[in-house]
Amino acid sequence: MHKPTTKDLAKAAGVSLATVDRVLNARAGVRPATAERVRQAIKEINFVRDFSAANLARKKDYQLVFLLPDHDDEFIDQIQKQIAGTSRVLTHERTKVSILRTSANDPHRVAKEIDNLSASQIDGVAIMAPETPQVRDAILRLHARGIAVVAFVSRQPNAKRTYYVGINNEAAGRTVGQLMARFTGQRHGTVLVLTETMQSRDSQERRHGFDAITAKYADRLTVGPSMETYGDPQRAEKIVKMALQSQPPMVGIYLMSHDILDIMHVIDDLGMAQRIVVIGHELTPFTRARLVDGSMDAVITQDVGHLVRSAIRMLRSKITGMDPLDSQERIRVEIIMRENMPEDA
Amino acid sequence: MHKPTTKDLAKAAGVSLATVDRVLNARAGVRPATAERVRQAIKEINFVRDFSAANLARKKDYQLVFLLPDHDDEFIDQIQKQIAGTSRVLTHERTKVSILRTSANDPHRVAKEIDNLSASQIDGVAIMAPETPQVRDAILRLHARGIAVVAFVSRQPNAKRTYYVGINNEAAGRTVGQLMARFTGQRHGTVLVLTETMQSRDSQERRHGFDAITAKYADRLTVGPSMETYGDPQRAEKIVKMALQSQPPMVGIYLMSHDILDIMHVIDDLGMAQRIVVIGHELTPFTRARLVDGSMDAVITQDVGHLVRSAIRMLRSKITGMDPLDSQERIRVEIIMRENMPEDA
DNA sequence: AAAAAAATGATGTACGTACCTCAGAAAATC
DNA sequence: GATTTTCTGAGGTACGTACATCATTTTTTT
Repeated sequence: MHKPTTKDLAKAAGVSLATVDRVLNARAGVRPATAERVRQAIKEINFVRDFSAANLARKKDYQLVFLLPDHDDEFIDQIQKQIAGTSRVLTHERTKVSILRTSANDPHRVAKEIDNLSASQIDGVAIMAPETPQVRDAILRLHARGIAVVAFVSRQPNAKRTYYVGINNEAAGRTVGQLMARFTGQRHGTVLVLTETMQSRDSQERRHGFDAITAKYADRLTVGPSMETYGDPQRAEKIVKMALQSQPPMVGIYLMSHDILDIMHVIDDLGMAQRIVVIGHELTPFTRARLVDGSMDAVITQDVGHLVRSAIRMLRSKITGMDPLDSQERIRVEIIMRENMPEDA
Repeated sequence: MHKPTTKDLAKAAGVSLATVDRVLNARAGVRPATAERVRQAIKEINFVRDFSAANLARKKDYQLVFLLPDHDDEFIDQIQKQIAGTSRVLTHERTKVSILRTSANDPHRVAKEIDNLSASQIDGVAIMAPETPQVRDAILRLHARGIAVVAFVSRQPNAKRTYYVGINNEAAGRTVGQLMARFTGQRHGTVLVLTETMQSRDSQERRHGFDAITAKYADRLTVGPSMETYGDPQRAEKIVKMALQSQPPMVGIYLMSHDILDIMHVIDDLGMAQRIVVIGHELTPFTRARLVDGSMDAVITQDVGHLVRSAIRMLRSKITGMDPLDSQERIRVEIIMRENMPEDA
């Protein structure tokens, strides 16, 4: 009636504990037929390895690494804080997490950094980096070395078998599109889409989703092309100022990447008076303040804490070979307005 | 450099392992001064008990119970499914969860059921029941017996020291209010608020939040009193039909409790043609279908999986005395539209 | 059939903690 | 100061698994 142990398993399979151990830990020296018998017995008695006991015996700590861009913004900041906050709990689970920053825009450096990782005693890596051939190959090398990898926040669709922890960006774009259409009421006008760069796949996916919805409202909403700031505040300012004078008048702005929020001050002067609907991404201290004062109307976000924990869980389950509770790992596209803003920092 | 163990702790405190054990497990027979020295050492060397090892040694399973109303609806159904789904993972964590259904509307029966629990070998209970004096007292009796308790989905603000796992219902109401105002564009008209009963604190809180926002739009939105269905479909139908003929015309409906969704068919006939904005609570197969076909515009929900896991984590941490990672336990007020609907069932 | 090789069993130690018993030390009581 | 009581220490076993060693059995090769 109790939970079956290795002993029960040995008895059920008609072998010794040593053999059970050999099969469970994929050690050499066991005939295929015998191994099969054990595997059969595992199913029959519904044996599940006690991982806490296993880890205890192994006296091993899992070494995980988050590879983050060295570009500093509030979102990355939140991720770092969450990782730090989570590590307290992880002590109980024999997991150590460290953070590595690297230049986001230099694929070769990122790839090199990843290669360095495989040299050290690392068990798993969460990589947040734009998708490039260099990065993709480096990830595949990690796989080859048996190091667990997940793509973090940025998808890596071309690196096969690399699980993605993050939101569905197309759905996020669709959601913004729908909110934009709804929040502008029945008004007619143009919508400005602003992003740091359209190079990234994330931006493209968001834009794609956004267009799919706004197209249905083409009779009253004119959506312009994605304007790129390239991280240049002056350029950004110029774009916004020009757009504010468009005809028909501007009714909405979609800030598609989280790292361009600093242009908000340009909008402030005119925007609030004109009731321009402003929607952006990621809930940060900055966007929180904007939601509260009404200069932004909604924020589409992903729960950073959940993001971090999910990445860690996925890595751990890849390492231990245990399959995760996938319903817990789905990252939701969250809509945050002033009214449903979570309380904490 | 490694994680300190009880042995290290003993050395640091200048006592034996046995004494350390006595202090850690609150066993009798240790002088206050000595105990204090140990506690001091715990802080100094930053000792944290290895709970997996501890649980292993204890060879104990935590017995948890969810007390749910026996009223059958999709929301309760989802909760049950999540509990079942979670239990697989819990096996690894020495936790067993069972479900107990009880009449929701009979406070005495609920209280009696709770009292029965304290008799059996139960370590923690998550209670979903309307707040009544009987239930409150029964909860306090659980506390007295050292059984961990959390209020689940329904708050129990008068049962002291009872942690609440669920959303902030006032914030939920505010969110609906804001969405209602936004989604109705600049249109003028009445808004119908429909609920099963206003008896429950949840309904009152939601209504309160809803009014706080819609009051700002009083120039164009006329919000009627909360209409109660008392679970009677015919009564519900009559209410809705009457409301649909109101002057000024109806522009929105707020379905305030999740258990009244069956009246949607009444709205269907007229609602969609009149572009009535319909907002309700809880994402279920039913509301999913409504969001997809457009007969509902938004759903305010709480992640049921998260709800269940959070309740379990809170109970476990109360039992073991370990404090939880509270940022993980905050239940968000989620806005779901067709565009950001999570994929799974 | 004998020898070599491969597979399996038996047994022990370890991980970090819980829990038990018994002996000895320290404190409180008389 | 002697006695009782209360603390403390020393040591062991257990939990479920990992990992190592060595003896023994079974299979394969010659």
